Amino acid sequence: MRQQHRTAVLTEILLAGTTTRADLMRIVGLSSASITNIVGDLIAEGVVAEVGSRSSSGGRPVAVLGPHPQGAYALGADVGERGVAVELFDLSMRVIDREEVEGDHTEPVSRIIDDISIAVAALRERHHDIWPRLTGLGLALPGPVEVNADGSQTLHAQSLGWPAVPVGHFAAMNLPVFADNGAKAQARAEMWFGAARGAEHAVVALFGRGVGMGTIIDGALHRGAHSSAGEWGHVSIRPGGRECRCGNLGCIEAYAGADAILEEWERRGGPPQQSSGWDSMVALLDAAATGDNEAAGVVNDVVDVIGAGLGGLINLLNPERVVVGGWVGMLLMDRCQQALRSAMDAYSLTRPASQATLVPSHFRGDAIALGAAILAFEPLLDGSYRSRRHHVAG
Amino acid sequence: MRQQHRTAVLTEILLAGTTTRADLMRIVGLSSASITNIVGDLIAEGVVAEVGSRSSSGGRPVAVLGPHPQGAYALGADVGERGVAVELFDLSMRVIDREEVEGDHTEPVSRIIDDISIAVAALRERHHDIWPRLTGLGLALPGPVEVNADGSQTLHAQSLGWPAVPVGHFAAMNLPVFADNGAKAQARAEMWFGAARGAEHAVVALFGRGVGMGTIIDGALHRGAHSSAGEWGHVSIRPGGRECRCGNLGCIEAYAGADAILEEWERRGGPPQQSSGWDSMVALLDAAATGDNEAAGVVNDVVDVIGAGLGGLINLLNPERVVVGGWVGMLLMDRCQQALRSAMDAYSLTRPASQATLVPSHFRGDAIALGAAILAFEPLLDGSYRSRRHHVAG
DNA sequence: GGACTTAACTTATCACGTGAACTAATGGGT
DNA sequence: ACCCATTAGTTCACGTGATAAGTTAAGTCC
Repeated sequence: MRQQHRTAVLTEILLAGTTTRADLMRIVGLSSASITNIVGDLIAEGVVAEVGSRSSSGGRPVAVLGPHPQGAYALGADVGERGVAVELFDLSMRVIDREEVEGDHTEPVSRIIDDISIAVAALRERHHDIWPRLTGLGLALPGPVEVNADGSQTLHAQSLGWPAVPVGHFAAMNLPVFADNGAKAQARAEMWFGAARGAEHAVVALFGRGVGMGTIIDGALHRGAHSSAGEWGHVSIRPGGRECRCGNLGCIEAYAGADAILEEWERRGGPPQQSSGWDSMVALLDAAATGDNEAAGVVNDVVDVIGAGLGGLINLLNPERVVVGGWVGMLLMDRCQQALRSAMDAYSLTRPASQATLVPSHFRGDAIALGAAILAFEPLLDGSYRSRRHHVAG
Repeated sequence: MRQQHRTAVLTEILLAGTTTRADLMRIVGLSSASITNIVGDLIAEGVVAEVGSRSSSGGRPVAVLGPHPQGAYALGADVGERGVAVELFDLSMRVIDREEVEGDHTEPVSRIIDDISIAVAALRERHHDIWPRLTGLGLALPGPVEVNADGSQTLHAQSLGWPAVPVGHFAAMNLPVFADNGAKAQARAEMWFGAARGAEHAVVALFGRGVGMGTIIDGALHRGAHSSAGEWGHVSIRPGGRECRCGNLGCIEAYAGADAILEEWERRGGPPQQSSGWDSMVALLDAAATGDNEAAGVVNDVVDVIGAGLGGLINLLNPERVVVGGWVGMLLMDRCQQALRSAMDAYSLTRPASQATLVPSHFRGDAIALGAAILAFEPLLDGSYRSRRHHVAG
């Protein structure tokens, strides 16, 4: 019972960055006495600290509370199709250090697992002093992560041609491992510290090489029965249309994925792809903006598909916010936000459309590793990490 | 705090129909002592009763608990496009009486409000003895019911050409009024007593003249930011396709709504529509089954559209169950369940598809009035009805 | 510097869930 | 027929934890 309130208080402190006891009282809905007790516990545990004070128009100054940055650490790993990036975060969610291993998704999974181990080992070498305070390793994986009946997790990245991999195999250095889909990881980051902050109902749509989504429903990330909800990229938007790497026809990803967009441009007479997808995409958008009819046609089609997809989500889910991210998504929001908004509105009912705001991701690059780290911090919230430590110690 | 447990216990008793204290202990997760206390309270309130006993292999017999049918009553109103049906339910969810008023959705809203009042008045006339134990009137309305900032509700049935109507205007006879969309009402009925029972994640898709949906997420009906989530009928499935009564092109309803299906058959050379849509639809399915190429083509197209729609929902939501209802839906599940299943699988990823079962609605007719009545019973669960009564009495 | 304000802590109390002991109700063995 | 084993359900003393009210802390303002 106390657990619930502890979780609520600590969540609010981490979420807000800085708070006061009075604010917690108001937001969590407990009496000042209880807040005092719970905050006292959290300070004793070392995860919360008084980080300053503000005068209060004639009275005792307010003690400002915040997470104690050195109270706990977590690793967040962005396991992408192009390599592994592992970042070390402190409890204030700042990146302390970072280790990258270039790779390729055509490699066997065992190689990727090795890459993670190498990166984690390098970080441990440099930060052995804080290692005992690590809550775990969060993994953002490039495919649906299912929860099995026994509570274990399995990665099913079929579209990459990988076999089903038990997440336990990623376990590195005896750290507790927590895994989730990359899109859900970024959605979690947006929900805690990004553009979806404070929204009870939001959609986080990500456009990169692949197309993914995270849905926030009643303030929590939606998982579905076997936690593979959110495979939006493979929802059919043009039945019988282009073939997708998932094998079906007409998926959103087959129209709004980076490769699909650039291939379509080439097919319509655009230049051959440049060294990086980013450069090509910028070239496409520049060409469209400067009156190139072919380029404009490609971009319009993409905007139309994305508008139809997002419009459908608005009708289905009635979100108050739609966050668009991923590197392609960010470029589109930079250059064509108005067109996207119009397309989205055209494909949805007036009222739910008017209730949703369309915003870009809050993070310049992506926030996948951050989202993975948040996942690894979550055991801290309900005290299960602390009690496990006690158990081990006793 | 007690409220939560009271709610859990009473919900389980109503849901199960009959239970025992031992079962409640197991399911709700409280000690036998607490179950005794809470059940004692509920019996004292008159909403729960010991309805029998079972011998227990050499020991004191188990007392079987169930809802006390006469403990409370509620009205459920199905406000459809063709009239109003108000049903009176007791706490065991049996229909005690029923009153219908034929109508037409081209009538002004005020007329419909009058029809509800007339039906409710007729029922009160016949059941004045139980009137004081009515928890309220649940309204299932033919359009999205939004919750306003002040907690009041407004009906926005734009597609019927109705203006926005405050739900308060439907208030009849000084009864507390609770409103929801018709599709959500039926979804609620399926969730409590129908085909979605026990499912934590389910989709209830309804096909009649219109196409609607209710989504069950984490065991609760999903509402969205302004509670107009679930407008699945107006999700675009064929961008740029047929015009829908909502004004957009290519909506699911424009392909899978009863009128759309029958018009398409006529367009392709089918016979002119018969007296009732039901008869025409049966004729269409019969013709398709007996080798009529035009009819089979129409049916195949409908199955394809519905499969694409449901497949998308499976990818997005990862439900464990998909319930298909509504009169058209029931006919299709009778005649073409296999085809529907195949279409759905074709339009979704293998894993989430294999995790979802496809089942018809549990109710022969529709269960909209039942769902509306459940809505009106809900204040009983958290004790807010009881405390209101006390307040009024004191 | 005393009156006043506001924050945060302490204390007495109360609500509620729990385990353990106890009562209730029945079947079966002798 | 009687009593004990068995299972169901209740009562009770206790512990946890939230709370309101009262207290102490740390300032501002006149």
